[in-house]
Amino acid sequence: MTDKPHDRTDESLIALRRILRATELYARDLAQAVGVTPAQLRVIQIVDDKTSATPKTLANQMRVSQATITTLVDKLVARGLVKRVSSERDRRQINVLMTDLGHNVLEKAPDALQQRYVRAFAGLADWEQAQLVSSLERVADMLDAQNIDASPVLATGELGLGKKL
Amino acid sequence: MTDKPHDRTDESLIALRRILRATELYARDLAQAVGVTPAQLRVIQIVDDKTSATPKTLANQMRVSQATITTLVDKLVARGLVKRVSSERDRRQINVLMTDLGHNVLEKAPDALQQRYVRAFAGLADWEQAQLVSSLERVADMLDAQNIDASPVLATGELGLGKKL
DNA sequence: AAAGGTAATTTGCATTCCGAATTAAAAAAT
DNA sequence: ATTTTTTAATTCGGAATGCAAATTACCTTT
Repeated sequence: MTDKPHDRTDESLIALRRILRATELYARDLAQAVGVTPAQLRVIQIVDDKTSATPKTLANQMRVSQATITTLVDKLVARGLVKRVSSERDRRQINVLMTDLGHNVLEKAPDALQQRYVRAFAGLADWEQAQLVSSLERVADMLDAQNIDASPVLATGELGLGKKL
Repeated sequence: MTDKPHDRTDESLIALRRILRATELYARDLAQAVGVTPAQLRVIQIVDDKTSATPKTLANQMRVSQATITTLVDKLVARGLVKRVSSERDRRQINVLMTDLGHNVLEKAPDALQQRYVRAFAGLADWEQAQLVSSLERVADMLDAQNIDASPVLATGELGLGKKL
């Protein structure tokens, strides 16, 4: 630590990786608490957030293939957490909806990140919060910048196009 | 969006998730470029970083079981990227080392996060860098805080204890 | 020397993921 | 109107990740 200057770039990367790892671990714990796998949890979080989603949409948001979504939804259906309803307008489409059971399960286990993070964040002074947000957004912009094509959907939602460059 | 204040907590969470997602995608692309899977890439990154690592250490760092490490190392050995050398001091232990081929492969594809991030970071003003580091570290601390047991090793290394709470 | 602990592996199994082929339905083209 | 093309979802086969439990080999304690 004294021989190597350990510059700011390194420090920021280390912090970033700490964030990534912590988040990953939380996601795992949470999924386990809910009784589903992390991938399955992502599915029901998205479905719940949008009240309904097609496999196509889910595949885009999660950046996995439709085939993968099919198997994930299969499992969730088997567990009674979601149900499939075919669309009226376009009978090729299937809408995935939460069941009552699914809702209950999700409500008991709110978003891991939120849960832990929110409390700490709320305890910060106003100017600290502002600084944090601006820094995080700057980092996010920096990372996004170079792969516009791969930034279609995130967190809270909003479906992108998945355009190839 | 107007009815809900969309407070700073939300904004920071969204930015965080953007960071997480971007990173995940980079890791995937990078691994593919190197010709290994993401999990395999993590292994050789750690091994390369420390010049040698036991399966036990790897399991702790990656937070997976030793059994999983065994299969990952098997694949990497099969591809000629790493080799196993049993320890002299304790013959139960095995040291995983990079091969020359492994080094070459890794050198051609430096860390994804670095690659993209470093350039942008370097372009920031000094005070911006400082602020960013401090903000990131604060976030990391906030996330780590509540699960001390699960923050043994991160990014650049340093092995923790994995103590159960 | 016996008992207990530790490091790595093997075995068997579930999950996630994909590409390619398939089925069904809608849209476009002729 | 009918053929062709595209799109949505699924099925199939296969690879990778991951674990728990059992196993083997080797320390460490007693």
